[in-house]
Amino acid sequence: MLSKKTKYGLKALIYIAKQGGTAPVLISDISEKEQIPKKFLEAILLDLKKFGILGSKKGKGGGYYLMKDPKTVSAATLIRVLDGPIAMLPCVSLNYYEKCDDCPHEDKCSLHRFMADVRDSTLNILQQKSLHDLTLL
Amino acid sequence: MLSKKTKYGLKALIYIAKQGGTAPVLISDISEKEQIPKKFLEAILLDLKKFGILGSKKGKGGGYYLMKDPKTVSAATLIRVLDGPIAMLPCVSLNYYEKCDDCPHEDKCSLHRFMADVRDSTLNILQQKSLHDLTLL
DNA sequence: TATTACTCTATAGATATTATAGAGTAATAA
DNA sequence: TTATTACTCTATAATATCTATAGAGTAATA
Repeated sequence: MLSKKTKYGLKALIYIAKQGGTAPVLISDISEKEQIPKKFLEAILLDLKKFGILGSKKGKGGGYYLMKDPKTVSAATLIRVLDGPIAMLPCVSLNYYEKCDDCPHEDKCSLHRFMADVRDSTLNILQQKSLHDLTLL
Repeated sequence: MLSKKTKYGLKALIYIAKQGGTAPVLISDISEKEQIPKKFLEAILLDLKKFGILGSKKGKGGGYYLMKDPKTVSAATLIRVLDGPIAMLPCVSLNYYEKCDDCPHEDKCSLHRFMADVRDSTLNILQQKSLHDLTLL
């Protein structure tokens, strides 16, 4: 299951993308419309900025805006940034790989091979959809 | 990501299934061969028994054995029992559904519809593979 | 220069995860 | 019958993660 942070983050991104323009969107605006605790949202947006997905502008007329064309940002990227690994096991994660302590030969581990298939199938759909697609759904 | 409990549980089930026969398998045997903390494993197997997947026999010559034909138990079922929901959001879970507090109309929620697609795709592969298939991989 | 709005650090309650200890009970085989 | 084996149950606890809030600070703008 995705964390609430991830769910909030995705909803916020979709909200910002739906505003379409380059005009900054207020945290408090997103917070109210999407029912997200404001302080929690601040932390999440800050995170998204750190990863180069959002930009911000301070002062009157400020807020958060997209740094990239929503058509070029995949759901997979967003979930990785917000939630972490997409794979079900560390030993089949492409971006957060970790070897199992046990399991000397990954190639001979039934679970490893199966979970690699699951990962590919999940990734397939998560990479196809862009942030822009999500605003249309 | 799957919890260690789930990973351990799956490994134990595959181990038991690989023994093939109806002869009970010792906890300590599984624990050693699969490098799973014994006490933790006990709790997991007890859980699997509660859900009717495993049976047990006490006393000398006892241990755990499969209650079902491994060809009839899907990976989806096992992950649900061990780990919980397969869906990424409660509002798209078939077995553990929960309505979002916010979000008055699920049909109009972009995230809801997208995550339903992801769920179907994941479920598709998890339901195809049986415990028996996992022993062959 | 007042106001707005993002930034940063600290904190904390709740929950879940992982793991261990030990007493208890049931079944078996000799 | 009895010793042994092996599962059963309850309690405990150290971590870790998640979720959320508070408040002081800083930068930009009108």
